[in-house]
Amino acid sequence: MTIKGKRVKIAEEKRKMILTSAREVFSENGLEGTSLRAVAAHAGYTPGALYFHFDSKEALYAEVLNLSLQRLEERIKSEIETLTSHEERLYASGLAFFTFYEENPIDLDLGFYLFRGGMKPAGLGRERDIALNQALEDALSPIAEEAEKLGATETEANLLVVDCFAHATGLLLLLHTGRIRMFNASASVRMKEYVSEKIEQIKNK
Amino acid sequence: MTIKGKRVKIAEEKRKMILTSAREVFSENGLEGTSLRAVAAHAGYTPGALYFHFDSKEALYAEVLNLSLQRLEERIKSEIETLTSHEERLYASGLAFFTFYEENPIDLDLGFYLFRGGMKPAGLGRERDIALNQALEDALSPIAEEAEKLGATETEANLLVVDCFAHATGLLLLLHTGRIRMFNASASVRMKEYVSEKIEQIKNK
Amino acid sequence: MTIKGKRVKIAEEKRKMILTSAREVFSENGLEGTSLRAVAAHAGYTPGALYFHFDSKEALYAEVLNLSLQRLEERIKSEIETLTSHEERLYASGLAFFTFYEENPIDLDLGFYLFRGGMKPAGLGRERDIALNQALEDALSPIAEEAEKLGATETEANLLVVDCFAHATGLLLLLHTGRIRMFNASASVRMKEYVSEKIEQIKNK
Amino acid sequence: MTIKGKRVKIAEEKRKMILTSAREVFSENGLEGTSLRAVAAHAGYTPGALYFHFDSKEALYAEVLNLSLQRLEERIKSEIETLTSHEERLYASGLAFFTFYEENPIDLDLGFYLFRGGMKPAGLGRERDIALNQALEDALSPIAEEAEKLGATETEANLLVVDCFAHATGLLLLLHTGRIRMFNASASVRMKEYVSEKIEQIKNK
DNA sequence: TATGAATGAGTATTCATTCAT
DNA sequence: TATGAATGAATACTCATTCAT
Repeated sequence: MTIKGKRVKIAEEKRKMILTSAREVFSENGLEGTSLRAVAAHAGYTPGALYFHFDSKEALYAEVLNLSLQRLEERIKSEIETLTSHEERLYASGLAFFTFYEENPIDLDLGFYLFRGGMKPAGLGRERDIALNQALEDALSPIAEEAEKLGATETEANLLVVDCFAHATGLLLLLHTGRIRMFNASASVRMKEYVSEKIEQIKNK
Repeated sequence: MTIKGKRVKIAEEKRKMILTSAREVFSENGLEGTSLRAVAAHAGYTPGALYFHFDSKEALYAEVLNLSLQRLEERIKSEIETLTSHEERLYASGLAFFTFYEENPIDLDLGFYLFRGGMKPAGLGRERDIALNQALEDALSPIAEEAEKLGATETEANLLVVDCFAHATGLLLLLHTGRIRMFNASASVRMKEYVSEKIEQIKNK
Repeated sequence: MTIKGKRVKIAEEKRKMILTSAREVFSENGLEGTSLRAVAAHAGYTPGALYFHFDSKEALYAEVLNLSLQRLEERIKSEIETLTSHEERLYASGLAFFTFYEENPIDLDLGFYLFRGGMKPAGLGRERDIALNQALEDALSPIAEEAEKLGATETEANLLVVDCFAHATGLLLLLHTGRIRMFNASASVRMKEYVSEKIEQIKNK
Repeated sequence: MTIKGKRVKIAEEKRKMILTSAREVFSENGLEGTSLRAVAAHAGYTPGALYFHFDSKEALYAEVLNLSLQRLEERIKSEIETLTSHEERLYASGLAFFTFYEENPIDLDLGFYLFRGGMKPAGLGRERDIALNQALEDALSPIAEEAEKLGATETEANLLVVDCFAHATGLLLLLHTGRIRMFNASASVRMKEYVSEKIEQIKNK
C-alpha cells in the first residue's frame, strides 16, 4: 500500500472512532443535549480537531444517522437471506425492523430524532429525507414481496407493510419509554403475535 | 364584578395567552430546543416578564403538558359517554386516543417529547411521570372495561389495550412525519380497521 | 391629635418597620447580597411599595446605617452618665465603643461596610462621611476628656483615643470573623486589659 | 526553548496578567460586587475567554487571594531572617504583618473581604478557610516564638500575638479608611510604639 | 492534523425601578 | 399607599466555530 493510501486509511479510522464516540454520547445525552465539546472529549480530541473530519456539528450528526440506517439495512438483509420458505421469509421480514431497534436502543433514539422532523435547520433536509425514505423502503419491501408470494394482492401487501411498520414503531416507543411495563406485557411477544396473526389472515383468505 | 375580580380575570387570560404561545413554540422546538426568550417574544413579552406568571422554564413546560393531557382526558370521556352499546363503546374508546392526537398535532408533538428517552435529562421529575402514567391509564382503561363486558378475559383485555395503544402511536408517528404518504394509505382508516378486527376477534372467540 | 397627625405617625411607624426588616436581612445576607425584593418580602411588602417610603435602595441603606450610628451614640452616652469618678468614666468610655459592637453584631456588619469606603456609587458620599465622622467623634471624645482630667496632656489624650479605637476595631474584627478562637482568647477580656493598662500608664506618669 | 515551552510560558504570562487585572477589580468591588465581564474587560478579554484560564469566577477569586497570602508570607519571612538578636526579631515580626498591608493596600482590601462575615455567603468553602488560617498562623507565629525566647510564658506569648494582630488590624482599618487623619496621627508610628511597649513589658517582667 | 485560545452570540434567571390600576 | 406586571440591563456560564501556531 502506498504511503498516501496508508494516510487515507488512518484518516478513515479516526473518522470512525469519532463517529462511534458520537453515537455513544448522543445515546447518553440525547441529540439536542449533546455538545460538540462532549463528543470531542469522549473521542479524546479538542473541539476544533473535529472540524478536520466533519464540516459542522450538523454534518457529524448526519453521518451518525447515516451509519445507523446502513446498519439497519444490513441487519434486515442478513436476517432473510438464509431462509427459503416464503412463510418463514415473511415472518422474518415482518419482525426484522422491530428486532433491530429492540436490540439497538441507541439507533432507536437516533431514529426517533429523524422521525420527529427534527434537524430542520440543518439544511441537509431534502437529501436526508430521500435517503431515509429509500432506507425504509429497502428495509420494509421484503414484507410486501413475500406477502404477494403467499397470495396477497398488491394492495393487501402494501397495507401489510404499513400495519407492520406502525405496530413495530408503536411497540418500540412503548418499550423505549418503559411504558410497556405498565401493562405487564412483552413488546417482542406482542410483535410476534401480530405478525403471526397477519400471516394467518393472508393464508386463510 | 369587583375591581380585584377583574384583575384576577385579566391575569388568568394573560397566563392562558402565554401558555398558548408556549404550546406552539415548545411543540416546534421541544423543551431543550426552546428558549424562554422565544416564548416571551412569541407572546409579546420581555423574558423577565414571564417570571411573574411562571416560576421557571420547566414549570412553564410542565403546565403546558398538563393542559395537553387534561384535554386528552376530557376528549376521551366525552367521546364515550353518550354511547350505550358495549360494542360501540369499545370501538369509540379504541379510537379516541388516536383521534385526539390526529386532530391535535401540537399535542402530539408535546406528547412525543414527553416520551422521548423517558425525559431522563429534563428532570421534570417523578411527579410528572406519575401524572402522565395516570392520564394514560385513565385514557386507555375504558378499552379494557368494555372488552371484558364483551367477553374477553382480564388478560385478553389488558393486551388489547397495549395493542391498540401501540398501533395508534405507530400510526400517529407515520402520519405526523408524512411517512404514511409513502404507502398511499390513510392513518385513520388503518386504525379503524385495526380496532374493528380486534372487536371481531373478541366476539368470535 | 389631628387626622393628619395620625397619618404621619402611622407612616413613620411603617418606615421604622421596614428599616428594622432591612437591618435583619442585611445582617443575614450582607449588604451586597441583599436585594430590595428580599427586604420588601421580609417586611410584608411588594418591592414597589418601598418606593413610597424610600427614594432608592441606596437611600434605604443609608437610613439603616444612620439608625445604627444613632444607637451607638445613645448607648455610649448612657454608659457614662451615671458614673462620677474620672477613672471609672475613662474606663467606661474606653470600653463603650467595643461593647456596643460586641453586643450588636448586626451593627458591626453595617459599620464595616461603612468603613470599607463602600457605598461609593451611592452619591451620598460626602454628607454621609461627615455624619459618620461626627458620630465617631461624639462617641470617642469622652475618652480624651476624661484622660485629660486624669492628668494626660492634650496630645496624649488624643493618641489614647486612636489607640483605643484601633484596638477595639481590631478585636471586633477578630471576634466577628471567629478568628479569635484560633488563639483561645476572649475579645472583651483583651479589651478590658488594654484599657486598664492605658489608665495605669496615665496615672503613673 | 522548545515551541511547546514557549507556548506554556506565554500562557502563564496571560494567566498572571488576568490575575493582576482581577486583583485590582476585586479589590475595588469585592467578590460579589465584581462581574466577570468587568475583570475580562479590564484584562482586554471577552468574558468567555477567561474560562480557558479559570474554571469559574470563584476559582479566579480564590487564586487571587492565594497569591496575596503567599506574598504576605514571603514578605514576613524575608523581614525576619536576616536579624539575629531576639529583641530585634520580636520587633520585626510584631510589625511585619502591619507593614505588609500598609504598603500593599490592594492586598488589604482583599484581606478585608475575606474577613467580612467569615465569607459565609461566598461559599469559597472550608478549604479556603483552612488555608487562610494556616497563612495567618505562619505569619504570626514568629511573634510568639521570639517572645518566649525573651522570657514570656506560653500564655503570655500567645496573648501577645492576639494583641499585636488586633492592634495592627485596627490601625490598618483606620489608615485605609482615612479615619486616622481625624486624629492627626500616624498609623505606623502608633504600631511601632505599641510593639515597643509590649517588648518593654516582657523584658521588665 | 491537532491544539489552545479566542469570539460573539446565546442560555436561564435576577434585579432595581417604573407605572397603571 | 400598595400591588402586580413590566422593562431593560445585568449576572455567570456555555457553545459552535475560527484560527494562529
